[in-house]
Amino acid sequence: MLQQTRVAAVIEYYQRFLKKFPNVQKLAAAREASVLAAWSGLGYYRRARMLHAAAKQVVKEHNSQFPSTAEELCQLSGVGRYTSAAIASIAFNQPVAVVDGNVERVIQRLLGKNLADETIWREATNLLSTKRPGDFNQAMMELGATVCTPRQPLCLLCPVEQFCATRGEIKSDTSKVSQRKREAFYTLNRRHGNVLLTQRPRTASLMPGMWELPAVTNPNGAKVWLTLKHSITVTDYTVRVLENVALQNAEAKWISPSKLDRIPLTGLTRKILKAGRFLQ
DNA sequence: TAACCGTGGAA
DNA sequence: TTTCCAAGGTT
Repeated sequence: MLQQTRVAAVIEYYQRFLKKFPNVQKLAAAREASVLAAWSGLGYYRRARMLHAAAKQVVKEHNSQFPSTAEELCQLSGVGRYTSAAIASIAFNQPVAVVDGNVERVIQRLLGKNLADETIWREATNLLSTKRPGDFNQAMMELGATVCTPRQPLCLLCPVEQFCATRGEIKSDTSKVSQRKREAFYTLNRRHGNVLLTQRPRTASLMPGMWELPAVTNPNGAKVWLTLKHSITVTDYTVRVLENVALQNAEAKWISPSKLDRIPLTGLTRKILKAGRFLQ
């Protein structure tokens, strides 16, 4: 959950997820739709599918016991260089260093700029406390998150300021992809307290198989019930929600509000249904 | 290798 | 208001 996602955004999901899937066997035995529903709104849904697959791997290939070395953990789906080292060091006290966005920035500034990835990992490994690798790794990340911040780092508070080559020089920003702006229309159709939803194609690259309100291509004349802003990847949407627009050849299903929390909704759909009091 | 994948909050 | 970017991994 923490991959490219802030701790603050994760905590609530994490607690709810563990309540629903309290151990690796329960997660492995769950339906994918159920896992995605618990992930709904968190984004990067491939992580949920990968985690589900990894749970099955642990159950089948490791007798439901988590492997304890970074090398073995790295074989699990969705677990890469960072995540395997984080689990191995924090959960199993293995002497392996992590490099996340924070650590990368800290080391770049400490040693100077333009270090290759391999160099950063090597330096992180050199610095690592082999006695308390988990605490060291978390301290490095926390230093980057709270002191050695991307903009206006707090060098006066930095415990390693005297060793720093750059004293918080701004990290050279890479290519910036400007956000595109678009307008999108959806319709909120109610009948007997139910709401009409459609499923995104399973072959879609973006949020495959997730459920959302039916899109409206030709909104002329329809009354706008709600307008809101929503950003998805590189596009800033102005979303206008209409009411009871007749659908044309769209596969849609009437969903009862009581079932909504078991359906993988997109974050935007979740937002709209909350505004309409279909969801808490 | 670089593009792609969601969302929300801070600056 | 806009911009930036998070406890990255996969293809």
